[in-house]
Amino acid sequence: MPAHPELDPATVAGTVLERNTLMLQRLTKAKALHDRGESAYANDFAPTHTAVQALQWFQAEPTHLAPFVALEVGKPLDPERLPPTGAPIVQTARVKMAGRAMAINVKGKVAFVRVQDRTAAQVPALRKAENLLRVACGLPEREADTPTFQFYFSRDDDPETFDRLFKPSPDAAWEGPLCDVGDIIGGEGLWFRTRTGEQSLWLKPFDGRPALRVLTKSVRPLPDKFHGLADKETRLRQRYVDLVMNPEVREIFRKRSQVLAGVRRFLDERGYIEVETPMMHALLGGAAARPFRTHHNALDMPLYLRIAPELHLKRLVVGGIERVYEINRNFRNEGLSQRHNPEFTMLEFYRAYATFFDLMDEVETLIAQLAQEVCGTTEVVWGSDKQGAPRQISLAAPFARVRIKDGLVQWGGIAADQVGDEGVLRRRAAELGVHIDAHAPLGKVQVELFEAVAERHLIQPTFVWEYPAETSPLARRNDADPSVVDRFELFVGGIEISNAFSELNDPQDQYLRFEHQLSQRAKGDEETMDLDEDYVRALEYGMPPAAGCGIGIDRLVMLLTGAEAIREVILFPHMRPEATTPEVAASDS
RNA sequence: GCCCCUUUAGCUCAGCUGGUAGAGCAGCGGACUCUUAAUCCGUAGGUCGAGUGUUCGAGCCACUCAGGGGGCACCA
Repeated sequence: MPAHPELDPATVAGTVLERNTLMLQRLTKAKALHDRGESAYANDFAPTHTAVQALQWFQAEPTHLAPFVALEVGKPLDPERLPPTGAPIVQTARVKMAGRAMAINVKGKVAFVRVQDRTAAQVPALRKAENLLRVACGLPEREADTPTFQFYFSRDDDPETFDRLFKPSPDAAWEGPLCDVGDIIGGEGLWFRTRTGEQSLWLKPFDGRPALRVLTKSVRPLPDKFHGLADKETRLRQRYVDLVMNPEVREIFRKRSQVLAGVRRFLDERGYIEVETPMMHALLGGAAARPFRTHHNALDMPLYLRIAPELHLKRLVVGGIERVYEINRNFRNEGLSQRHNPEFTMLEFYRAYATFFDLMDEVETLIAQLAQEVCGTTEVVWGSDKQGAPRQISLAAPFARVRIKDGLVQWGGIAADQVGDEGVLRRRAAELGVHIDAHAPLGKVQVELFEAVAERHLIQPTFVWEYPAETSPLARRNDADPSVVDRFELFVGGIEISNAFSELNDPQDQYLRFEHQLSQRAKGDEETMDLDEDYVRALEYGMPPAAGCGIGIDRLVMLLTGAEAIREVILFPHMRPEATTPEVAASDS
């Protein structure tokens, strides 16, 4: 066996890898395992069952609900080893289970180890389900919150392994307790239920194999098992620790995965094709936002990380992909908040021969269906009202539909015949302390005032529509009123989830609107689009009438998981770089 | 970019009006053959985010910087 590799403490001093006393102890234990010829990083153990599978087995048979003693299938009863409890004996099969040791409780010559595996997040629900059964059978309810499964290890069954892993022995260096909380362990044995009723794996040495093995030595101690990981910074910077300590966080990301799968299934079934368009753009377009800039060395040209995929997707509609979608990241160089991350995941889909009204129907169907799939209901709880009471949101279709102008009247205190009077709107904004840029055109004034007065009322899902043309350079004008465009935004819980419109496919109008953007930029607007001549050329070939929609996936996942901050639904949210030493921090400035 | 709060042992947190560092858990040693935040006894563990200043004396006061949180601005 090759020598156990060891880092020179001097090379890691002053870095995050610097060793404290606890880590040095564990590193010594890892070396002790190695010196015994057992790898501290073994990969030759294949578990046969998960915690959830184990609990399902216990639940399946009424005789497994009360304490019982295990006897291996096919083995004769050993009268010498009968349990003193008088508990019934059940024949069970050999099982191998593995996971992370989350608590070790050595009590004399028995040890209990709580193990957490990949199914941890589903374990409490299963325990609760069992409690219903127990009540029906007249048995007492059991604690259901723990996400772990228990290993039971009696010294009598394998004294050598027991002592090595759990018993101190001052004679030899680290022949003592080699197993720590945090280690990845694998155990083999029989399922049984302890005298106190806990579902457990009774560890046994089969065919000369040790009953329990340390598969991966954890040399860095986990947070306090009772208080857990409370520090928000560590939770987000070291998401791996967060996921270990908080299985419910894993559940959020399992649901996120379900949302993405559900969206794809929904669109695929309707004949949409998923595509991937460039993330690096030479021109800025598709949304109004400040970009991240980068540089291509070989071509010596500036590039932007995309702020939206819209213009590329509509080129594909021109090319005949009449139903098309993309789920991917957008990048916007803006502040961080509870609702904003610089990179976020956006679904955009485009459908030829459809209007924005058709997309309202499609979006409400999609969201209601996702809620049903992911939450099992369309009635979700998200955020809280002013009194702090949880807010009920119904995602059942159909959703409410409100015009911008109606909102100004209903919530803004504007008379119905004055919603087009810029002076009135600006005075009202000033009264409310809402800042609106002095150069903003009427349409922008209407939208800004609307958002200031109405958004907080849009708790239940609401499509807001009849947006003014000035703020929507890519949307189709309304046939009856050319001052507005056929566009909606969907608000839920007071935040914007979706933005959609009937697409502008008149190349002349599109060119003029791009030119208008350039004139706005000349006036100092920092969030204008570039004039994309190739996109206008594409429209000149003819884009079928179409409507397109964008949905913020992160925010949708927030709604469906109850998360109130976008960081909770992004595995690695953007943070400042970690300053490990004062020197590093100083050299950055 | 602005304002407020925050940073103490591996983790969670105390620390009074400025007087020289505390607890629980984890660790290490001991007892314990059905525990589940096990219990009991013993023991060890600290550059109080970094720096400067005030002071006889700073975890505590002042200033600067950094990280984190919240809010504002920005984000159609």
